[in-house]
Amino acid sequence: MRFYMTTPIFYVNGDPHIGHAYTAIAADVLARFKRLDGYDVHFLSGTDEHGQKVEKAARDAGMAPQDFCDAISAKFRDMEVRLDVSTDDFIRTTEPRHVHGVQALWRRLRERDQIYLGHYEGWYAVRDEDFYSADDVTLLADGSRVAPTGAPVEWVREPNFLFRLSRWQDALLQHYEENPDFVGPPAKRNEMLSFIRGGLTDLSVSRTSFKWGIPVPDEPGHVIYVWVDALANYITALGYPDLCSSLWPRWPADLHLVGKDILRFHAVYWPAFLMAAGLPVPKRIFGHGWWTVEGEKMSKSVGNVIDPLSLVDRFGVDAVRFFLFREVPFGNDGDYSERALISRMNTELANDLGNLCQRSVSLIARNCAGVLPDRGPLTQDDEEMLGLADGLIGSLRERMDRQALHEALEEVWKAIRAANAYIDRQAPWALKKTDRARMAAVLRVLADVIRSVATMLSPFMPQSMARMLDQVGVPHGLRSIAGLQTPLPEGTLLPAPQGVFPRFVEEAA
RNA sequence: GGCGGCGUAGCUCAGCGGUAGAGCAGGGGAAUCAUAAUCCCUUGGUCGGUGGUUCAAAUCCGCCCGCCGCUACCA
Repeated sequence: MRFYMTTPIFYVNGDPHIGHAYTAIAADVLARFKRLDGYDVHFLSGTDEHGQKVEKAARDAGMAPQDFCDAISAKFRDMEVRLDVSTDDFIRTTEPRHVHGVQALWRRLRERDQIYLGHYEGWYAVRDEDFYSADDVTLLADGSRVAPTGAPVEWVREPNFLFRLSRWQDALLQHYEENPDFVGPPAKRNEMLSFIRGGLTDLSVSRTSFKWGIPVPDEPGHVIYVWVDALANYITALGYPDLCSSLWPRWPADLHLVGKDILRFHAVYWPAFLMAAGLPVPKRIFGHGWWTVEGEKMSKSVGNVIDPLSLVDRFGVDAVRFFLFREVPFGNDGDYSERALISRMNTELANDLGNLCQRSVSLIARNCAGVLPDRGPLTQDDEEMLGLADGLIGSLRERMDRQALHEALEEVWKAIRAANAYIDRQAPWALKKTDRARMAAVLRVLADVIRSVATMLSPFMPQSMARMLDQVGVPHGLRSIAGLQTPLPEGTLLPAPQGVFPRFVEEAA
């Protein structure tokens, strides 16, 4: 069972912010879940380093483009490392393997008459690296013109190679029809469909106005348009055009995870490029939402851009990872606020989960000499509690396959709340005076439930859940979904209880 | 302008034809194993408005209002 999934490659015109962290962590949670479930996962991330904006940013920074890219790309890689994002490969579009692959893809498209030489003129925004129709351009009072995105535009006329996107309209519609899960969430799929139905025009795929890009083969002066370059990373990282490479059998990708702003490129242009090249298209593309900060749109000018690393320094990596998917339905936009984050940490991590583990493990330490008790005869209450924990496996699989990360967490939390109710009902602290055998049996049920919960949560919070699994004595070889079928060894000596999620107390100002 | 989504308890949302639900917040109680954590009970909504279909409508249909997304055009 193979699973190939990707993050977008991040554009290196600025430092990483919480939006990048969100995509990367979401992809990581999904990748880790698939690994936990026994899949042979290949998880790709990377940086997108070409284009006029980068060329300009480098010039502004007084650096050579490549040096500039090296510096920013390193920041993205560092961010992923610090966020425990477990990529298997990190591709940069300035790497020879990518440049070579993109040129091969270009040649193939030309050979198949999918690209032709024409010319393009129109309002061009350097910042967006995109052309806009005259209708979309607004004339400002000072005589300058801007795109709907607010980016300044200039009139540009240049010879261009065009991709015959218009030819692929019907094939795309058919593909959407035959693959209802091709794009998620469903609302976004509808938007993509209506965009395609609205008619596709050929797409400009080269530029002559700047140099920082992959040269069009045999056409001096032309550089390959950013999206052909960028999207191709998903196959060049697998060795394209070498279809005998060891990684190539992983194509097509099982999942491209992207932000909603670049969904169209992935859900329309990319499949069209692939079809035109005679290659299979990805199985699924999911577009997630955006974060606002304390109710406001994040922007450099407002100065409210959240640096994920400072968040991690303050709250810890797992609390941040948890918050991002617990707070907001994945696919919707969300709002970050410090209060909400602290509230989730204290209410759900410390009180509900951390305290459940702590109270259970402490009772075992004190009353069972720190040895994991054996199962006793199961009462109906025990059966129901254990059944709820076991049911997590199927229910999370289904939800993770829909990228419903928030629903997955809610399912786990139902089990955690049920476990807190169970321990109160059974009151092992009272049983210790009346029926020590029953007390031990109850504590074993709790340990098993905590084991299930911690296992299922480990893709979300790898470090904390590893510590929690230590607390209930789960051997490393059993830390997987398959491993849950094997009972914990009898007589396991548990380590001294140690809190996993301390309450977060704000420092006095 | 077209297509689509949303509007349900103070907050975030689930329900999508059969007498209004969850979490958080608020109130009361229990317990004291535990990170003053937990558990139980509870206050609270004319389900945006309005017509209609139906024995029965948050739930289906029409219209209106308000947000939002995608897209187009006039100019």
